Amino acid sequence: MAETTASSEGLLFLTDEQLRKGIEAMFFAYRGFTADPDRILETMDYGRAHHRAVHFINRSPGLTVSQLLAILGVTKQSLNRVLRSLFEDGMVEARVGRTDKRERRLHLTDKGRGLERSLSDAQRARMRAAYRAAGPQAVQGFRLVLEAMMDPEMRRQYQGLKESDQ
Amino acid sequence: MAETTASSEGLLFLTDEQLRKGIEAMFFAYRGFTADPDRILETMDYGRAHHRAVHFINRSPGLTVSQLLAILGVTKQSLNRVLRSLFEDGMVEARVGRTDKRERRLHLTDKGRGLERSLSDAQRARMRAAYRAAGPQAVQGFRLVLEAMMDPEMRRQYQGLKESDQ
DNA sequence: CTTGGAATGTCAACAAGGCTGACGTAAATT
DNA sequence: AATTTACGTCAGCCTTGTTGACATTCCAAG
Repeated sequence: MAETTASSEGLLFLTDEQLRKGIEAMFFAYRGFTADPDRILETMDYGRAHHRAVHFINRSPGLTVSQLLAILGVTKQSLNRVLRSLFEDGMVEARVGRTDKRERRLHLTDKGRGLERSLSDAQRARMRAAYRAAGPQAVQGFRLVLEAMMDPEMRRQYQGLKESDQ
Repeated sequence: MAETTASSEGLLFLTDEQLRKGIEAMFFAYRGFTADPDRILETMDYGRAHHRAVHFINRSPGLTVSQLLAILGVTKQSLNRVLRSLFEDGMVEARVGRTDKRERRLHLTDKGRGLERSLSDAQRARMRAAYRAAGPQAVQGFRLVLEAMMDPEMRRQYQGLKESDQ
């Protein structure tokens, strides 16, 4: 199972056609990936940007605005618009940093956790179905390829999250 | 290697934490996935929407506007804005359908093929590096999970392309 | 203690790229 | 002849991204 003749079949997975299929798979799969939460979001007045913010605040409670900025890779003006509406709706609250009072530590409220849960339930359901259909071996490969595809900075963010929250 | 005790470890890859990591991997990887072509596109006056159009026209030369519409999943008004600029810049040309003269069959010009190549070279380079780093076994898993994640309609599009062009 | 810089918010203006709705035209179909 | 299909287009709206400029608060270093 692990033994493929490296000489004959070894590089066939690197043909342009194989790569192209991978590119298209990413494109179509990402559409599915966002479809379920998108449907929920549009019933409220929210978009994907809100989802991302809520996701990462839930993931790392107490993170600062600039940390979130770095994760999301957008400008502060853009993020601020999103955060403002989340504050107004009572989804997120900002607590002044204890040591550094300039910082605003972001936390979900109960209501915000409710939103996060409904969004991530929907997204996880699809992910779970896909994982189950593909099997554990495939899932490992999936993660490996995705990690290799990230920019180094993003990979650090990704792996940082891995450690911080378990 | 293929033998895991299905009772004890068999479902550990379906925990919420594992699913969450998969979700974040998709998010961060997609950023990397689009980063290289995005850099090229912004030097011209193009965006991702142009890239997608050019990609699929190259992939299936002679496809009609409505076929492209179905693949991209956007409105005709939105696609038209993009196509118009590609026509004006001489990247894409539309040929009236032979059997059905209402159809406009889309083709890349030489110039358009040049653009497509530069974009897909950049994107494939990253994909190739990721594939190589992860190995053929992982690539197979990657593709399996992504396919399972697609909406059924999208999967049909994806697999339709698979056959049409080899 | 002052000063520079970091963390944050905010206002204004703009662009890409989605969307809906409405309307027009030519060609195919019934 | 009437209807449907494929496509284009005008107008207007929204989200989410961008730049630039400016204010505040506070930490840290000289």
